[in-house]
Amino acid sequence: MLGNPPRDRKAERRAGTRAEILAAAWALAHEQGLSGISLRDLGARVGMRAQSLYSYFDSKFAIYDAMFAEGNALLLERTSSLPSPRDPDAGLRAGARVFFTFCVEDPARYQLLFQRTIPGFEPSAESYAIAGKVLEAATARLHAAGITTDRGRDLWTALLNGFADQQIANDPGGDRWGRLLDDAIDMFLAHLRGPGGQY
Amino acid sequence: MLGNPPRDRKAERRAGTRAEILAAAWALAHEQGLSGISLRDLGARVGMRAQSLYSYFDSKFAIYDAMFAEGNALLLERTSSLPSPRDPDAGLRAGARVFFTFCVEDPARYQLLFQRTIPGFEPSAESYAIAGKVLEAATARLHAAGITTDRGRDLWTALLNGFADQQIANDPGGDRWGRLLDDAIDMFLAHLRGPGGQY
DNA sequence: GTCTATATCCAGATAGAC
DNA sequence: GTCTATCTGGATATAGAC
Repeated sequence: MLGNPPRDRKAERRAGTRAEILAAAWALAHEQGLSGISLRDLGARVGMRAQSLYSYFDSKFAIYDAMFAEGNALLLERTSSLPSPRDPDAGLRAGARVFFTFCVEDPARYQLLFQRTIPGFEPSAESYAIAGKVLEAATARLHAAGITTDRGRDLWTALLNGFADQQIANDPGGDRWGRLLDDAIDMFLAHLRGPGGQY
Repeated sequence: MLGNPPRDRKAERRAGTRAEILAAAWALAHEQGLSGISLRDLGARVGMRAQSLYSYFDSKFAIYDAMFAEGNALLLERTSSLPSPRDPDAGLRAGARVFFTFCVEDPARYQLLFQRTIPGFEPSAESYAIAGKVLEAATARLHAAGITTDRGRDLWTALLNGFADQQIANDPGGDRWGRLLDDAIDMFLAHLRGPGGQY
């Protein structure tokens, strides 16, 4: 087949190594905490000296930034691959459950994406854009369920965030808040559709 | 007046210096972030070399621990000095507002007390006991309002925590979630007292 | 692309003189 | 109780040989 795009083996190998470095960085974050990642250790994981990592990433923050983008891309993929059910409430519930599970299954990732406690680190505009799409998707599910105000969205995010936070902080590995989530969504929906609503 | 307890001037001065060090540590936390505190800088703030701080605290973590205790003690003081109103719902609301304000007014403190992202740091049992009393007081206010189940308490803490978290992360210095708090409490109370309740 | 070597700087903590 | 001096170890990052 003439006309096949030529494969750039060099670029492929480079991308592969970058992915390998990121995977090792996640593993380190799980074991030592997010701020416990050192370039020494990270290099050792992939069989390099710390200095050689600079061939793949410009700085340590660039690695955090790639992790931030990767995490958000995964969340976006999970939420957008959800089926669109007839019942918009069911869609809302499914999205909430996906988000909650995503947060709880990896506290280090949760810290990087949502708590942002690394001094000096700010995600790049490109990475941040992915996070924006995640929020867009959530807003769309809220709209489908008839919740269109800023107040409604802010209440929703506070609720979900609070659940994830408490589960991670006070019952890691457990289900103490997870099993209350559906009930909390009932509460939320009833309130927003109830009388005297300001929504 | 015979029988006055003798003042221990040495101990007083020591306690004063400890307090001064803690105040400087808070100031540094505000400026550089919680994990940005270094003993060098901290010593410089109080006119000492870093090494001299070891006369007052056993380690850097001991300083964090004292800050943790101090923060919780302040929160406990604020919540227990609230008047006990006739209306238990009003008490609940007042407690929530105090908590929310406390969190939002000092993000570094919020991080130390509630997010616990400093690698390796665990509060001592004594410090942790103060935090326990804060939770006890909140539980008592919930009981007074007729909410006695674990589920109710867990839903309450998730809600409050989520509000504080969102306010700090997404609208620092603003009031975007603060002005929704009362409405959220309405939602919470209506749900817990509503029909088909599991509480 | 990876290495050695190095620069630069910082951290927390200890010993011992005064 | 504070100091000087020092220990030990860590960090991120750069230069240049191969």
